[in-house]
Amino acid sequence: MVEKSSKGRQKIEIAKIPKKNHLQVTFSKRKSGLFKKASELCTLCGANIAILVFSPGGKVFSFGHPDVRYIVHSFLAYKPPTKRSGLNLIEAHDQSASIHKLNLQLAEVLNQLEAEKKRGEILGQIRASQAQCWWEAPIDELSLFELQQLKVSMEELKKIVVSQAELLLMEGNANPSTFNKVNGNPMVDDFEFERKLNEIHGLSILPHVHNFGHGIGFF
Amino acid sequence: MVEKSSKGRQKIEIAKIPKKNHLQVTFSKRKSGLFKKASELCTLCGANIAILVFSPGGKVFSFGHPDVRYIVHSFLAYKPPTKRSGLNLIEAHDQSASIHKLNLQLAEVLNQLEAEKKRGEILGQIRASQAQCWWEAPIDELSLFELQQLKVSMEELKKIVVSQAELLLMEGNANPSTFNKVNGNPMVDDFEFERKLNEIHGLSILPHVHNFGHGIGFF
DNA sequence: ACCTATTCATAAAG
DNA sequence: TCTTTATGAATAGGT
Repeated sequence: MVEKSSKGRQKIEIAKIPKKNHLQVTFSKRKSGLFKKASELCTLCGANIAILVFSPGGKVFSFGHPDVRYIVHSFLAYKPPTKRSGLNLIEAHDQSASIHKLNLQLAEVLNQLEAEKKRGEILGQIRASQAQCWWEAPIDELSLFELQQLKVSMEELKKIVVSQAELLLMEGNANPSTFNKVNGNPMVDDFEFERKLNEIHGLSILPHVHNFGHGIGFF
Repeated sequence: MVEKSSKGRQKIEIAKIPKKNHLQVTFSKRKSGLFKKASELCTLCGANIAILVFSPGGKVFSFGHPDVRYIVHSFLAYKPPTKRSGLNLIEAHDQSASIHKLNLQLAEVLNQLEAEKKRGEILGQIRASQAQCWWEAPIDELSLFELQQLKVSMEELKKIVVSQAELLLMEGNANPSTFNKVNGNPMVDDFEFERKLNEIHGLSILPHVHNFGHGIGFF
């Protein structure tokens, strides 16, 4: 009696795959499958789809039909088909007003943060003196620490946003440059492009990125 | 003899479905399948995925883990580590120091957030996320869980602000022809700006977008 | 929405 | 990574 050459597909639990090499294989296979499904959906139904994937290793993959950037920008620009008041349309072209709104919102959030800090201090006083390393701190102190970090960050960001907005308002935006031009390197992997390359070269070009633990390079 | 109750699944060609009602059914089914596949990939491999779908009828659907906006903004903020010419480097440099610091902080916070989430699961989810308007909640009732929620919300807001700062920079520097016209359709950047502000200010994300979220419900 | 026959996707092994 | 194989999963067509 001959042994089966394979056990075939086995049922798996949908939970994080522990073995790293196994995970890598599964990720690759399923990513391909996902993109294929998306591609079929586009063709069958005339839908427009973009898929953005950040791999656990921090690489970025994308699928887009007809084009990733087009879909993403359409998504960002998407307006629900409800009527819009004239006021909002007017405000859309007034960046100072927009920045002002942002400031108000930011102030509101920061006020809440202040309140939280006071409360967090009360919670933290229970064992505050023990904390030396924030990553080992108990959860309440950790949250407080991070809130403080976030407050600082957001204050810095506020300055950046405001100053940049002011600069833009003063200078206008009539200064075209090649800032976004990619020097032969795609901004991200595109499924079709990658697939074509695979057919031709049996290679896939992967973008080199910094790994921040979560693996996402922000700028 | 009894007739078969069904012909079962039939092979179909991957080409545009002519019958409109049939197309609608297929679109719905396959969209669900696609989102499920994406969800599984996220869970199995720890990937972060966003899917944006424009239906043939013009509706927008989205999937995102941990959150659509997070993925999209990360994608927009992502820059390939290609060397750019001196001009572009100089233009970007005045922001790079503070942005870099913020990136490091954000990465740390994200890592800690993951750890906390796991820890929180172990400790048990005391309450379900009922928070819809966290900033209006009385401070007295805020517990550790809400503190975490607030932190998450702050983090998300910060990310939006970061992306917005980046967009402002890009709007000032980018060649307009790169993004302002796609497939002959003009795209107005002011709309994006306004929409982002709506996200922050109104704190209701894509009010009319059908969202298949898989992550934390912000705000 | 549910059902079922069938195709498709993919886990495991080489 | 690519291929094979056996099986689990998705889904086309019908109700």
